[in-house]
Amino acid sequence: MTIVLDPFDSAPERGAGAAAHEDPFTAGLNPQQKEAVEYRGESLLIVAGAGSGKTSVLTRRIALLLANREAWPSQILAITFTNKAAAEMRERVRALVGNEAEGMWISTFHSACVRILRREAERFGFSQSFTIYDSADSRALLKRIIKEYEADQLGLTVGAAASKISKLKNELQDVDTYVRNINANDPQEVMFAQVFRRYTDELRRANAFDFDDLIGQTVFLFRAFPDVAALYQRRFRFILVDEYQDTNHAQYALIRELTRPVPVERVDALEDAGQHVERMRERDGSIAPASLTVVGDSDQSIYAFRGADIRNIVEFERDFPNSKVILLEQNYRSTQNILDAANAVIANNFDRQAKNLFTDVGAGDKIVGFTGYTGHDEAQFVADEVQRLHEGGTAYRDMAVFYRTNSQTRALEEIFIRAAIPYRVLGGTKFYERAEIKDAMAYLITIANPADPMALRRILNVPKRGIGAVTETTLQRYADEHETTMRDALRHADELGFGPKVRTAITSFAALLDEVSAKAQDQPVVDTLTQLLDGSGLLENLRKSPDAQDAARADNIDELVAVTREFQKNNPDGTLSDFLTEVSLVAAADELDDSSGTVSLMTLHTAKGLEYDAVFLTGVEEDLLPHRMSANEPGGPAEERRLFYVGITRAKKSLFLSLAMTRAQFGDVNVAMPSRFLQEVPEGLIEWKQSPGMANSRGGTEPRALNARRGGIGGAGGAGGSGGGYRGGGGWGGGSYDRAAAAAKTRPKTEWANRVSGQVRDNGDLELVAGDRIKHVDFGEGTVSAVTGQGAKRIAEIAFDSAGRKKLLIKIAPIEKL
DNA sequence: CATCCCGATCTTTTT
DNA sequence: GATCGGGATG
Repeated sequence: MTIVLDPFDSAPERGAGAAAHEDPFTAGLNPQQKEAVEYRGESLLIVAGAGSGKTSVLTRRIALLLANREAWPSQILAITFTNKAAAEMRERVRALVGNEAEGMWISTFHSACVRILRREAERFGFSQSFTIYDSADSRALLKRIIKEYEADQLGLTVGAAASKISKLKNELQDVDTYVRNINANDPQEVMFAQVFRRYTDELRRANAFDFDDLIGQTVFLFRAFPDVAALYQRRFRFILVDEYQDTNHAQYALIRELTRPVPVERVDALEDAGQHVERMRERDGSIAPASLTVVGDSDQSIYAFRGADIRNIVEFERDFPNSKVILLEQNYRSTQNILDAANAVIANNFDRQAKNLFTDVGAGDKIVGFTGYTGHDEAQFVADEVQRLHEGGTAYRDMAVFYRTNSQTRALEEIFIRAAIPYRVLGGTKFYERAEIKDAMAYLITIANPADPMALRRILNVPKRGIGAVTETTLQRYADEHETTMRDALRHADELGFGPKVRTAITSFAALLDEVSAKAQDQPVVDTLTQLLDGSGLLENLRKSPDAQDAARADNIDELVAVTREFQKNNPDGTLSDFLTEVSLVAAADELDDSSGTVSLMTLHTAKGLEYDAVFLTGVEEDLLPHRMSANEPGGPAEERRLFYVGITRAKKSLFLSLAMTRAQFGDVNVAMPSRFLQEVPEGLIEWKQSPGMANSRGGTEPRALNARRGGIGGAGGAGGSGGGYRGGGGWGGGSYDRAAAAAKTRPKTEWANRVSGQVRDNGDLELVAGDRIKHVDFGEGTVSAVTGQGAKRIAEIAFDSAGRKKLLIKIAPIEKL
């Protein structure tokens, strides 16, 4: 991650030897892809349908620029959506052109902006060791402010304030402009403005940026300091942006700033400052704008909630005149059946540019549909199919399970553990969100950025050293009165009239921080962390705690130590700030480890850009996909459909669509209806292993129609569940919906034949051998056919009398020996 | 100052 | 069903 700024003194010669290098970079490409690699001009939009080989096009385009000496590596800025995608792209370019790839900026928007801000922060009142506040930090800060102002009295919640501020920042609205335009008669608006201003001030005082600031403040920097902007405008000659459909206004503005020409007088100033510009000048003495390439697909725009503006891609041609548009429609990922389903679904979004994905690999298998009775039942189906595919030769790592909300992982995890299927959940509750890890990180942040009170407050009394709320307030007051930091206030503990116990505690805490701070710059991050852990007793306290959970927490901290050690190995010159930046900016998809042999579980959002042989799209229900919350939002349903589309198009060979009739949410069980999106998949493409109608009929309740909608039109349906002809049914009236919901709540669950519960039991050291008869809570009786594995991981393969063959983790499966 | 227990409030998606 | 805040107790 070393940043090499401008290692090259002059611009390379252009256009030399294009012919000699052409072949390896366009070999095997279709005509459109080839054109996308070779086109040269001010701006290029590549509309790349799902699976159309855009990553390949992008990497070859970069490689060709380098190989032809059209650009030095340092002149290339490529923006990807995740750090992992960035690493992958770098690797692929390296494979094509070797060490030439060194020195390119390939990173996410956020990482690129942090790099720029760390270099330039001092120009506008921040220090280069600034902290990055994640959403949780922002909310914690807002909470304090709202409490202090009693803003909740006016109905302002932390969540509302956080999202409003985020929205404003994504629109590049600064506080002053915002305040000028508010309605002074609306007390709520005035209060919000006050909170917004205070939040901004607090961030500045803490020498911190929040996520949105990283982009917004970089734009601000470029606009306020044209000489700084000129530096980067001159430097980056080729800018490439992936997933352009998910850029927000601030990101768009950033690209705009970077692709402005440098006027003559700025070029002169750059020259005076020792920058080499001579060969870059145009006839009139200016420097031409950088060449811009963006890649995107408006059908895959799924981040509107985060400010992504689909217009950025739709209006690209208007924004960047003289631009060229190239359409990539041939799909190299999925079978035609999967593509037909995807095309049919997305066609329901009006107001889009028509696009039709096609392939020449053939129809492939049908999509498999399944309706479970419960979320656990659905999970069991997924587990069974995973096991079946695995036995058929598909590696676990080539399978993925998608869902709309993170809470859906629970049922899946319970069943996967029981079935002894190796899996990994991406995103969700992340390692760095664990309390003990945040504590340890807060120690590091306090060292890196002494001005940050959030981090300091967090560790003030962790581990317990007798510094409570009262002491904290006193310290805070001292800091405010003396216009200094809380960290500095610690050093004046003896002036504040604390008791001897508290005073000693503060003094030795302050001494530890100061002592480690003094050497932190000249030692690896591991050492800094270890000194803090040892000095504070944080780790030791957890170790000697009788609570079993604390032992696990201590292990997590050990893992953090290992992470810092690994960081130092990969970045020998990495500073503490570099480490903290890296940690702040990890994305869910970055956690993917291709070498691990596990099934991947993730949200549909995280799935963007990935592909798997087999994909399970779960929870395809009304109010979940499309999500209930999206209904009121403008463009919400269309975006949910794109999400479904993204999910479908991740599948290479097998696609499974599943849903449940009831789903546990907020503690109790609710009736779930099949998603409207299911109707949009052409009938002939899905083969239902258990259709919504069948699932219903077995339970002996009323016919249940796929196109049923709450309060929808349509009379009573005719089709029973017998033949699986779910499509025959009409909709449920509003009345029958309520009746069914009530029925589902009162009816004993045992009526449902195939019900699978999430029940777990501790069987201790239950011994099983082949031939034993057992009884399972959900699957009934069966015979053990084999036992494999060791200790707590012993797995029994059981042939059930009616539920088929399954593998179960003996220790926790709800079974008993007969 | 710490700890424990109860009730309220949630959950969409994320850099 | 989990987390968080408030209030009472040690």
